[in-house]
Amino acid sequence: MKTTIYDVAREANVSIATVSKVLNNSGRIGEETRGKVMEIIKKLNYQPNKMASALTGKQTYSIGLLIPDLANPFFAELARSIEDQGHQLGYHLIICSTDYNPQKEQKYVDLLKRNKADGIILASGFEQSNIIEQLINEQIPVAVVARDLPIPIVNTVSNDDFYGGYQAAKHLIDLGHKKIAVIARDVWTNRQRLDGYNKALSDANIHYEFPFEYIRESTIEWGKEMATHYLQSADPPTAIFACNDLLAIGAIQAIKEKGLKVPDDISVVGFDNTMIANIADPPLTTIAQSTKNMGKHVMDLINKEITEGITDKTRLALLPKLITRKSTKSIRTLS
Amino acid sequence: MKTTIYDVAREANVSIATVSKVLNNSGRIGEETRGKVMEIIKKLNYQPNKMASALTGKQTYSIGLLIPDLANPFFAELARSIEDQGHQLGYHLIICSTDYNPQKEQKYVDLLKRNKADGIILASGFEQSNIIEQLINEQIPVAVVARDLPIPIVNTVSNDDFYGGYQAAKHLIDLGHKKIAVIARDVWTNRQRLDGYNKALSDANIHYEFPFEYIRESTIEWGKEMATHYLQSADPPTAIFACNDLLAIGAIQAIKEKGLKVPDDISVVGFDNTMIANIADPPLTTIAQSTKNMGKHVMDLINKEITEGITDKTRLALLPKLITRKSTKSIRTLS
DNA sequence: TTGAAAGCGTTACCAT
DNA sequence: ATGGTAACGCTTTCAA
Repeated sequence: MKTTIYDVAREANVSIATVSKVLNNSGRIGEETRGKVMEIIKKLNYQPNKMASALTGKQTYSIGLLIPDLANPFFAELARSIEDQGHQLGYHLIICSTDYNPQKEQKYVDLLKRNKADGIILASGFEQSNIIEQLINEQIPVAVVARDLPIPIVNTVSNDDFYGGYQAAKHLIDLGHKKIAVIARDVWTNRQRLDGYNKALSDANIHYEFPFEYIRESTIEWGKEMATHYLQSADPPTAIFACNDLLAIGAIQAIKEKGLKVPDDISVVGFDNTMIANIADPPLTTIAQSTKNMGKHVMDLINKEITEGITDKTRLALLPKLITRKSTKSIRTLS
Repeated sequence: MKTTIYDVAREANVSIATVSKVLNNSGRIGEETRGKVMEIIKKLNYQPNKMASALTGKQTYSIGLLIPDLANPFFAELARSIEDQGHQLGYHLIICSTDYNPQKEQKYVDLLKRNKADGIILASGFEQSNIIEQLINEQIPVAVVARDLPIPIVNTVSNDDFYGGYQAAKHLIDLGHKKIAVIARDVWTNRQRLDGYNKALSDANIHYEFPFEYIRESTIEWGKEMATHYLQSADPPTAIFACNDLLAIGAIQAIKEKGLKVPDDISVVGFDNTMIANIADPPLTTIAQSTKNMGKHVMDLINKEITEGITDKTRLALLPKLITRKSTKSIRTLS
């Protein structure tokens, strides 16, 4: 049936210990023996049972990835880059979409514990969830990505959201805008972005009080709704900073429906630089987070913790980059 | 350290056999004992080691999912729906992006074998790859999704691509178009769609010979390039049927750059109805594949094969649906 | 350089 | 109704 280490050993006239050694090239093995064993392995197309080796205390080489939603382009891209770097290092990914639901988070964390994942990468996580402390207590390597944490108790790779918000606002200010509205959902990253935005405004001595309120979900629909709301206000903005590309697209739709043009009448800046930024019409000026780099770094960090044990935590904030496309323009001056 | 079944047994003053039985509620266990054991399990927050139980011949409850690219919205949506149904049934997913690369495919299949995945779902696969036969030989449950196979040797859930192509063409024909170009990459599904398209044309007695050639990749860029090419031809089309949404968006961009308008001058139909169809400007008329249903069905099928053993293969072709948005319009008549 | 045997955490069979 | 124990496939220590 399934070929095991015993089959190989028998066929090669050696003990299973020897086979194990050539498999892991540990211990000292004669060239000749090694050759023979290798040959039989090839011949039998033997695939060592990882369950068994994991049982003896070796790694499982599986990493759990908790993300809010695999169907969200940003997270899909991020997952892809983590996957790639993981495979590079010999790991495979068990991906779980949590929908920002703490119950699901806990359920999946338990699943990953039972399956002895070598580590867990959190790209999701409720604000108040105690998942992280729990994992740390149980000495399970964790890393957080795309979501900065106020507390440096785990390895973290995130975007410098403050700087991202700053850049977005700065770009618009440089174009002459003073009335810049914001669309955002109330999560940690967005609060950082808002801080950056506020800093840029105050640096430029601008005081625009728009009727800001957080939205419930980061979808096109909410972007549209909120933008519509802003446009109807007494003192409407000349620019909108949306905290992700989806929201920005919703805003553009709202503006168009109102009979106005982007960027001629109103400028829009998004965030993330997902594929859809290119698809939007006009193509979206946005703040690019490098999912590639984030994925690579977070995988490297968790791998380090897995192989070298608990070490000092590093906290990496990648600098986002303004990508200027066609949705922003200097403010219309009286002509 | 890690709490095992022994810890639970000791704490509860029973044997590990008993603990095992309450865990799997197999055998006969007294109510009282069961209660006590359960209590200890809770108290110790015991998570059974799945590696160990897999080793004894039980399922691993992991399913491998091979897809071309997790960062592609269509596949990300599909993966998400498979994930959901999988979790429903107690499985978790090991996702591997193959980039349509046969070497990676083989590498990941080996990985999944070593990790004793209960089954493998193929959403990817080279035309000539022998992966499927290989898996069948080794009695590993396989299912294929989003990619019809000419041979009914495995469970398959796919889109009725012929019908999809037919509908797309029919829709355009009904709008009065006769010169309908196609943009497609040369893969099985697209050949089916082309057949459907041809059928619709011949049913309507239309004979439009456009300078068709397959493209290399299904990206916006290729869509744009091919559309540009068509537009420059001597007898340009009045409508374009692109075999996925990305290509359609590329086509729209090309048309706009040429100074023409969609749908006034040229109509465009896409395929997939991914999120981006809604984002396009104008919103894309497209053929919807239900990733939700596909995911659910394929997961159900593989689960059936895993639990009930090899059975008759079923081959499900889901009917795609035309979603009419704003990128198509009846052909301009001389006024 | 090689092999025997203990052990990893479960499950399942057979006793009791 | 409960417990003892072999077996699962591998790694690793210790002897030879």
